[in-house]
Amino acid sequence: MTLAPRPEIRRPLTLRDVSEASGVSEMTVSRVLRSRGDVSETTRERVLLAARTLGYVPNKIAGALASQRVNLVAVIIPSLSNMVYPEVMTGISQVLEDTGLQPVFGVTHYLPEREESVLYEMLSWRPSGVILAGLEHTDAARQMLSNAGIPIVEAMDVDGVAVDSVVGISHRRAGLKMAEAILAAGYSRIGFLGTMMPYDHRARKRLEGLEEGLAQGGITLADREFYSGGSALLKGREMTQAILARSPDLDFLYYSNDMIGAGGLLYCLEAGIDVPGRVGLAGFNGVELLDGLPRRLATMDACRLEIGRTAAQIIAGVHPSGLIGGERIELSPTLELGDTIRR
Amino acid sequence: MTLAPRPEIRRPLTLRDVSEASGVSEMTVSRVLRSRGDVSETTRERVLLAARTLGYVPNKIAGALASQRVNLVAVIIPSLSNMVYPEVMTGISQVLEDTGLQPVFGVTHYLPEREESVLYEMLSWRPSGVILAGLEHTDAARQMLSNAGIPIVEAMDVDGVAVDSVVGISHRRAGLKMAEAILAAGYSRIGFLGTMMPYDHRARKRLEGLEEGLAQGGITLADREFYSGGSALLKGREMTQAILARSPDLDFLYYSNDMIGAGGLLYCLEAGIDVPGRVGLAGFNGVELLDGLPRRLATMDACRLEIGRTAAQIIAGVHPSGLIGGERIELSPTLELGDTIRR
DNA sequence: ATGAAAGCGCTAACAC
DNA sequence: GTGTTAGCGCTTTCAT
Repeated sequence: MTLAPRPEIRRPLTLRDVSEASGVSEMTVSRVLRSRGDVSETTRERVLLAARTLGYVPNKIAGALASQRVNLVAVIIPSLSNMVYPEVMTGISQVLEDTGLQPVFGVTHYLPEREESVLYEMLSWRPSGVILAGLEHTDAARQMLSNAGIPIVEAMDVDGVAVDSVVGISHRRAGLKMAEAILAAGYSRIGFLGTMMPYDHRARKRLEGLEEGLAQGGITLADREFYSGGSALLKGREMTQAILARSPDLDFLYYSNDMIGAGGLLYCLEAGIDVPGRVGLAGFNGVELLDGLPRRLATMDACRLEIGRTAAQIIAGVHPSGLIGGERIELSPTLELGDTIRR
Repeated sequence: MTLAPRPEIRRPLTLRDVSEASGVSEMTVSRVLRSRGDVSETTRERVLLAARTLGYVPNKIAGALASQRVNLVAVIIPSLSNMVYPEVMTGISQVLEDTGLQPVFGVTHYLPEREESVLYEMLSWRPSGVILAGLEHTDAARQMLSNAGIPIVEAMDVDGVAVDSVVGISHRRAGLKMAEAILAAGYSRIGFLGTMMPYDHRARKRLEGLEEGLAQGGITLADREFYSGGSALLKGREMTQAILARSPDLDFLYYSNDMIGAGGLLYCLEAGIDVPGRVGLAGFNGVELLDGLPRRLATMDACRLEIGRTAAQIIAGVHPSGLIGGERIELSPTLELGDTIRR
């Protein structure tokens, strides 16, 4: 460890500094730096030169307070390790890039109270809009959202009541659709494998949809297995081994996400289990990872990128629908049978 | 699509509203809400009640301007899809949580100009510190960093000159160490597989370290293969097939990350190639995913969580070293031979 | 323990 | 095309 001198703490530069250095009024300097209003080319160049040589960085805090405008969009997601949310974030970033708005991300770790506090923290910066995952929030959070006076988009899930706008898929219907595909392929002893997270409402709704769909075929779920923490791929292997040991007559396994599904697939292949003849498999999300697996896991695309893009369009007020609030946009996930469901 | 009425846009509440509702001066209300200074229990409760019933959310913009203090830490990372950075972010969040500081994340997509603009944007919010990845920046970015007058931590890599503090591993040394392990295991025809990204300096340094280490054993790299975009797992398969077709005599493949390494491993296993007898494999990062693979890929832990935690400690001024700036902390990645290097 | 006044650095609105 | 004035909603400082 070296003891290099810490950079000297100078007073940060202000508009006034640029104004004095360039001999132009603060107001005109401000106009140049925001490219707003008419400024002669001469003054403009003088100002920019001064700003650049001084190394001036505008103070958005003061600017935001004065203009009552903040170019920030609060984006609140459950987790970063899920692979699902980074893609939603990418969609949001893509659209906002062209609008002068900037996303700011907060993570809740699937905890409602944490969502509430992150939301509070973010609202206190007076963002131009909020995008958050799901429709389930604490009462206080819901109240903050309704009172915020800015566009709110609840993303990912449409099964429930929205505060303002909502963009997503119906996870219930996704589960139902999967049940139909499973039954159509002739499977009848179905097991479900998922996360233990009580607040993963979307996984829960998929399970409910699945059971509803199976019930329509006169079938009930034969077994289920849950996990928490650790490497999802490894957990997928372990859970699959466990559930098959416990219920050897299962002929289909529905996983709450592709990662554990991939683990299950690898396990079955190694154990010499005939997939999809003896056992069928399906996951959920349509993650890119599946492309590299020995066999294509059946899955359902969660429309992550599209959801992110649409949410951002609504916040930015550039959604093709032209509507400005209270939108409900339901996307349709496509079922990909892959190589793990009998045809 | 329904046409629900958008929530009415009211003037956001201010301290004055709480003051009037509670009959307490703005100043005292402010003190209560920040729990600063002495306030009688009676007034305190009256204020809190009023604030809660109104649903008041403080305006941090005004607060920050007045107090000249912002509890934000700018965190600038290259990518979200890399799996590496989310873990660094987690480490940062863990530590900052206890300090009243809040991370704000920006993504550069490995583009220096984008890093510069994200940095500019973030500095204009006057954060309390900056954490960014790597030591390579544009001149303008470097100047902004030195002029910012706040603690700066460059994370991930220590091979170079830092602006202020630096926390990370030596990727050059990591490559070197891997070369030694490869040679010690008796491999001699080595191939490198990596990303095409010109700005992935850490992968580049690992490659340089590898070549240096091989040179010490009198060996030069036999072949190399690069990719960009797409599913890393799939690319790993494809590249492995391609490089082995082109250079069938290769007996070791060093991958610039675990994801493509995992793809390579899956390919070799399916192709019936004896690993690690006929061909040895190694990746880099020590990602959790490897735990679920059929065989344990050799890798090197990049100390991601620890790097994040340490960086945050420096920014928060709570690092055990007690130093306040200009720190240089080099962590030592551990080599895990797994099952893909001969012993 | 509480309040009054000043001002943080910028921009809206208006003059010139 | 450019300058002046008056705040934005808080917190600092100083009185009481």
